[in-house]
Amino acid sequence: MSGLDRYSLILHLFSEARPVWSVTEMAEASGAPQSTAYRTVHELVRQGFLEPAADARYRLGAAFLEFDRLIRKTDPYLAAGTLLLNDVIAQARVPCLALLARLYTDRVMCVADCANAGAPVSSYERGRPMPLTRGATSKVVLAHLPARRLAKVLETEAPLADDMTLKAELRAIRKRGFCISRSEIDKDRVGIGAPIVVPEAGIVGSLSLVAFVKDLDEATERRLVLLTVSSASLLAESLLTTPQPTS
Amino acid sequence: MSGLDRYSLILHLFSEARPVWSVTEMAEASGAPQSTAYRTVHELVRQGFLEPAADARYRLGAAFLEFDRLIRKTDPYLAAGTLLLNDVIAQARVPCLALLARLYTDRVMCVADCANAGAPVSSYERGRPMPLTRGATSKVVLAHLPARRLAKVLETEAPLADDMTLKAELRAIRKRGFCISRSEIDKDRVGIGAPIVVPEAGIVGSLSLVAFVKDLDEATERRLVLLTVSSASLLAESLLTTPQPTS
DNA sequence: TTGACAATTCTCATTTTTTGAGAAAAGTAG
DNA sequence: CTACTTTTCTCAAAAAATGAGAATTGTCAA
Repeated sequence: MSGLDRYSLILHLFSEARPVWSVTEMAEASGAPQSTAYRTVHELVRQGFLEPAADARYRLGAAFLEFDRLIRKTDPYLAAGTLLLNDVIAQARVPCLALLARLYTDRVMCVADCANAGAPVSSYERGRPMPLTRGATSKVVLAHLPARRLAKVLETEAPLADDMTLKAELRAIRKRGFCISRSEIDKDRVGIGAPIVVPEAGIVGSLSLVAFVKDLDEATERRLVLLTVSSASLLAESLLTTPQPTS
Repeated sequence: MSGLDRYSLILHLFSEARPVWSVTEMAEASGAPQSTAYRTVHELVRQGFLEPAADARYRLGAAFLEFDRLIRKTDPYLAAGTLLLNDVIAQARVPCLALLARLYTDRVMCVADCANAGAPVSSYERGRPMPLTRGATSKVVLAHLPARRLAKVLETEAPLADDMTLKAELRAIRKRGFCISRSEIDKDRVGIGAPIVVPEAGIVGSLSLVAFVKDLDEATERRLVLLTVSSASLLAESLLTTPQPTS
């Protein structure tokens, strides 16, 4: 094992199911001897990536809160997007969840979320990677990727059942300018996604709404599509005029 | 340079003032040659700690969002505390900001924040380290630290003007069970802090309110102190009864 | 206090990785 | 295609990680 991987391996042991680890457990799980594990953990603690918890165990440390805050504070996409999500759910006038997502190397990641009263409970929230090829949020992102980049992103995915179907679907989405998915991830939910593409800022992302099928008659759906699409392009434009140096 | 420090050094170049860096800039700033810098950045990108941005520059990556989410999801202190903060500001009935903080090794860090309408604008928010020896939030934490741990924490601080004064103050706070600070960090603000101490979970933290001096007559202040103290002990108790294995 | 007992750090010869200058390659814009 | 920038690659020398066990520190209960 070498370089960063050594540390990354340890950090990735921590999960929802198992958020605290003793050094002995980490040593076993990572296949390293105790003394090495102690040394590695010590370094991670010194840098704030791990933190001693009770009973000689460790949990993830404060460094992640700090870096996360830094991202929240410095990313114009996030700053503008977070404000926008509030407006969007206020104007939706049906129970729904608004998500801001973005392509990070090879995954579509949710970077902000906002819900109004009665919104569908969802596991999608800031910091969750989205399924790459399912749901409006992701598809609308894939649809607006240059061919070369798309191919690279899809490499990481398990070979697709029908690559051509997806390609055609993405072409259709690009043409229409938005994507609607029905019960594609969660049953009885509709996802409406619109692209946010700002090459100048190196950003390809999406803004999407998740609502209940039962709340959407045809007129409402049309209204929400319009809301989503116009909000997304509003955000894209505002990023163009934002004084960059930044992400 | 060795081990984690090499990576940590690069990551800590990223700041509010300068959130994107080219490899050449990182090389210069860290004193490493280009080829080394490229290698290091490559590793950080591979693990998601950095992310290519426009113009051959880099920004902080998605890994921080993911680990931050993991912490939010798995830390019972945070989970219970975040809910509680909502109740607290609702019951405050004056414009104010509620903060949940915790001692992380050698810093008091804000881990959750919640504001009601008209609340003081503050730079304190999730992910911000608090000044160690000023303000109710921090003092109330220090006051409830075992002597040995306190000494260790204060080591990192620049030598204090008057160590004895602080010690006496902390003794007084411990006796009273809460701390009020007036215009100690921001002018015309009052901070009210109450300790949250759960040795079984390895947690020493605080719950605090920040309000405007002008909004607080004597009765209101007494009410808010009571609210803060009782909410804090409620949280401490709920953590005792929570099924641990966790932080 | 004192004595278990567990957790953590230290030591050091050996093995493995990192380093860095320059060359080569890949990517981009004109 | 061409010039340019960015990025990766190469390899011998230098530096750091490794790991078994010893030494130390910390904890808790009598």
